[in-house]
Amino acid sequence: MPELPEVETTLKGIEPYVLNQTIKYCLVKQRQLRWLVDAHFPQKVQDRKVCALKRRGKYLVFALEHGRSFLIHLGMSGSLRVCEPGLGYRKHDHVIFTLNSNVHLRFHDPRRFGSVVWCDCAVDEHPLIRSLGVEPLGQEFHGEYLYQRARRRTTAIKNFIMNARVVVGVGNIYANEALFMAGIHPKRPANRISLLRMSQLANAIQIILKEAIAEGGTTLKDFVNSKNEPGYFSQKLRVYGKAGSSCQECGSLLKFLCLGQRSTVYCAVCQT
DNA sequence: CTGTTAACCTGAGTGC
DNA sequence: TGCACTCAGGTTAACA
Repeated sequence: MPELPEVETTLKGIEPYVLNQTIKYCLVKQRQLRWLVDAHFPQKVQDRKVCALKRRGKYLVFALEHGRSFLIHLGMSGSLRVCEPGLGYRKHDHVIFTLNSNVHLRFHDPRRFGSVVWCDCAVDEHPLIRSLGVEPLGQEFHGEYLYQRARRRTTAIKNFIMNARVVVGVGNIYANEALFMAGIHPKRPANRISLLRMSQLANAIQIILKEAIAEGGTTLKDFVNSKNEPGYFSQKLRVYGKAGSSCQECGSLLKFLCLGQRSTVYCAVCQT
């Protein structure tokens, strides 16, 4: 579920409950996530106050007192919920934080592609963070940046913009949507796109992501308390999951292909 | 260095 | 009901 807008929605949802709270207790029910959870993770976070909550790419960064921090990544199926301690655990509640305010923050992740990682160094130096590319909504992300990074890169543009070493946070749904908006064929080699079209692509990525954030993401509108209510952006999808139906611009049938093992939908007329 | 593929997991949905 | 199969929002390691 989580691409950048979903992670941002999660952050905003849990922030009021987590910020400036001390972690009273931490319970790890399942260590085997994407990375094995540090055996001493609970004692490392215990009695530490959460001073700041940030996002870097799709990682949530919990900054603690004394310059320490930990990371949570939601993977494909992860979510974070705030609830009363008395509420029964669900099957895939893997890590539970009891806060000073006596509420629970629970990390739930059926597929266990997510991660909960203690960070022993400065966050920016951490191996999972160090080599990440620019933030798509930041100042450094623009057509010129994409164009320069794409020199001598023959890989398909869709793979290129989904590469977190280039730009973070662009997952499969929004890559499909942005390429449609920019009128670029997903398989076009990255080094065969003009500066002008790269600028259109950078703009499209920013527009799509901002729109999705404003709508609370595509999935799970309310990450904090709830039920799996769809984010309203799902109603605005133009191509993702719509192979075989007609293009809203030209009416021809949207096509499907597999690119980098990910489903790809595009309009063969509008996208070249 | 670049590019591609397999792998990590569970659950929902489909067809027989 | 049950079984076999496909697919799903991510990322890295290991290869050529």
